[in-house]
Amino acid sequence: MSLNLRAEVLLKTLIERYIADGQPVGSRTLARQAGLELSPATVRNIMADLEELGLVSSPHTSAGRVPTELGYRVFVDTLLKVRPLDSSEVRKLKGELMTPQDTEHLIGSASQIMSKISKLAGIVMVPRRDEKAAFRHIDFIGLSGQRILVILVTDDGSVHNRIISADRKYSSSELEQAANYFNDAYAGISLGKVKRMLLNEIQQAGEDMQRIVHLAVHMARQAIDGEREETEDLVVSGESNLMEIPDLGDIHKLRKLFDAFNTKRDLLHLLDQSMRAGGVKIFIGSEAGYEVLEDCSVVTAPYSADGEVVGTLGVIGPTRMAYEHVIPVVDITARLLSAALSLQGSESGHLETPRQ
Amino acid sequence: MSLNLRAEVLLKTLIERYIADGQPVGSRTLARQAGLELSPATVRNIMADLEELGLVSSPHTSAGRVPTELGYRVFVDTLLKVRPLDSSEVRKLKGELMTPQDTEHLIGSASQIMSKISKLAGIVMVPRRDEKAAFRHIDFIGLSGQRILVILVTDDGSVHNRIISADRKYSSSELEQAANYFNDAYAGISLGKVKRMLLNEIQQAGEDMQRIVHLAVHMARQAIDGEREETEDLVVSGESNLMEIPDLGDIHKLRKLFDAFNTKRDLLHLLDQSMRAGGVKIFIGSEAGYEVLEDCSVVTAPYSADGEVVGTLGVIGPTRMAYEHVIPVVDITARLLSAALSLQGSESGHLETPRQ
DNA sequence: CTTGGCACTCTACCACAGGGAGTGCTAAAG
DNA sequence: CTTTAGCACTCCCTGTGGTAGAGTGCCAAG
Repeated sequence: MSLNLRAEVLLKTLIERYIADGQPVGSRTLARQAGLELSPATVRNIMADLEELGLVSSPHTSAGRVPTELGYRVFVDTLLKVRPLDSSEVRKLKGELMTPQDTEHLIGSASQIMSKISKLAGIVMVPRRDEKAAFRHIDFIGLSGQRILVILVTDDGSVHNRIISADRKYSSSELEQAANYFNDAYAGISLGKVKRMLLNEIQQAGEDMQRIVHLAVHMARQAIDGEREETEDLVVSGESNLMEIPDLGDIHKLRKLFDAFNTKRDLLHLLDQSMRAGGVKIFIGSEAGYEVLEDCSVVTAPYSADGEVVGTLGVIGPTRMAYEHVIPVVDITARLLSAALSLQGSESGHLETPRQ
Repeated sequence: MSLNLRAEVLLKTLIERYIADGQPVGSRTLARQAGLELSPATVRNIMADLEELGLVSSPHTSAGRVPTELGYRVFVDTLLKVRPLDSSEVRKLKGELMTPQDTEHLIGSASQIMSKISKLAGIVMVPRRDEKAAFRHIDFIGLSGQRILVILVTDDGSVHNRIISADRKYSSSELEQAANYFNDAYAGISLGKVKRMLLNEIQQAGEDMQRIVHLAVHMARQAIDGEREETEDLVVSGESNLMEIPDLGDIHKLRKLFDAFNTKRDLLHLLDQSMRAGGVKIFIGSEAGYEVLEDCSVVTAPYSADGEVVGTLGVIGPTRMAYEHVIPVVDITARLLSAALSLQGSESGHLETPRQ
């Protein structure tokens, strides 16, 4: 697919124009707008070529042209110049994300600020550091019956709690001993390693290990195993912004989209994909492979903590979105969030200086 | 406002009919439907009376009549017979709410199950038992710098955590001692009381109390004080159901409603109002006093834990909702949630047998 | 007080025409 | 060979008028 310069310029201005006001663009307008000294007729010829290439299409015979998904694709890949963010917006972002707060609030803020600036929906996957985060502290607290509340604290200051059922009722001193054993034995070791160590310990020692150790090991295992699911989560904000967008007018489709926000599964899967690739990634319309995202684009970027990618965030909006604005917002938010998360870890003095 | 029997029957069937299919109902239909042996002409006369009383109105000269808010009001207050729930639905409710789970999941389930059964939006206020719940356990965990993670466990098994800043860095043994002191001194006392005791302790002892105690008291105070805000929360589910409802067709109004779901403030305030009154309460349209709830009705009921009202839950839908179905759903959900919450407490053996 | 009859009103639907926007094609000009 | 002007054509959008249907209000008779 080789386009000469002229065709590129025209495609670019067509898409910019269409993004700006959502109307099919005609040859007359385009000829005036593009800055090239061309007559509408010439433009029409070129448009016919672009249409043949599948980059634009016309809704009906006598409307102008609108970009196709493919058109958007080459636009964002080769034509688009992202404009740097307003300094006022950068300030807003920094103000929101650089104030110290715990991880949970941090990702909430990131999601909100993206949606506020882009006037679209912001999504942030909660960090997946299960395996990486170091074990810090565990607590067993007896509840009613045989239920035991397990509180697990990892080194990044996040707290996970989970109720498990024991085989019998334990006294609080038993529980305390168990916790002490565990805290002494495993402090500072990554959860992944702890998990493997626990498995070993269970297999090797069998039934004859010391009572308390036995208890501790089993309860901790349940708690750590349970973590995975809870971590698979997603924070969405500004969904309602999407209701104002005429492109997504069909209320039924919109409803399906909102359901997807609640179900989260598909979106998580999508975000997962873009975790591997570094930098901003863009899914346009059906490219994402999910029917609900028809007419939608998703701009994502991975973010990291301590140099390790732990999640992705992004913005969801109509295919006809202001990419040149949304892209830097997502990009910078990812960087700032990475910095904020790394800060949390590094300050505690057991890690190298933060990157980025 | 005295209506004779005939007028009542007509109003009732009119509203039922209107709720069923959303069309203004005319005199002909009404005369046939009502079961009274009346001609359309007579019905028209009566409708004129009802219109004068402000119970019904017609959208235009030659449409049938629709109920006004006032009409709905007398309908739910005096005309409506709630029909008992389907046993299959009761089973579903019980299945969802009677499986043991922690408070957070419980209220999530309650909200979801209400929205699923009513096909509307379910809302549940998180329980406000700050002051009532008994203190169970506290933990101080040092994070980076001078930040300390405080984990607070109350007797109902809920865990609250909060990061506070200390005046200097403390060693983990100092923190442990502080926690031990606190756990020993305050176990089993209600948070409200603990808070008052802490205030006292700070005032009386001044600077000369023991270092560790001083530390513990100050940190705990910050943590407990912070609780209030976090507790002011609301779980909404099934919002997207409302998008399918033609009555709320105006996408702008719908958007405002969704924003209200996210802001939560107004809704919380509304739920707060109905906390006092026992039993199911219904707000119709503008009665609630919030513009966003125009064309909406809210059916609420308070729920309790251990015989004490701790929150409210309910369903939000269009004014034209199937009240006779929604009301029992809300009612029963409130009862079941109360039972489930009380169960949690009572099992732990330090409370009397549960009511209800 | 109830009822049938009747004129009236208003909406929703359809068909239709005219204006506007934009295209594709063709033929002439560069 | 590319660009341009001209022109016929297509399609949407809007406004208009006409009609059928539903339902009302009123009146006079039962």
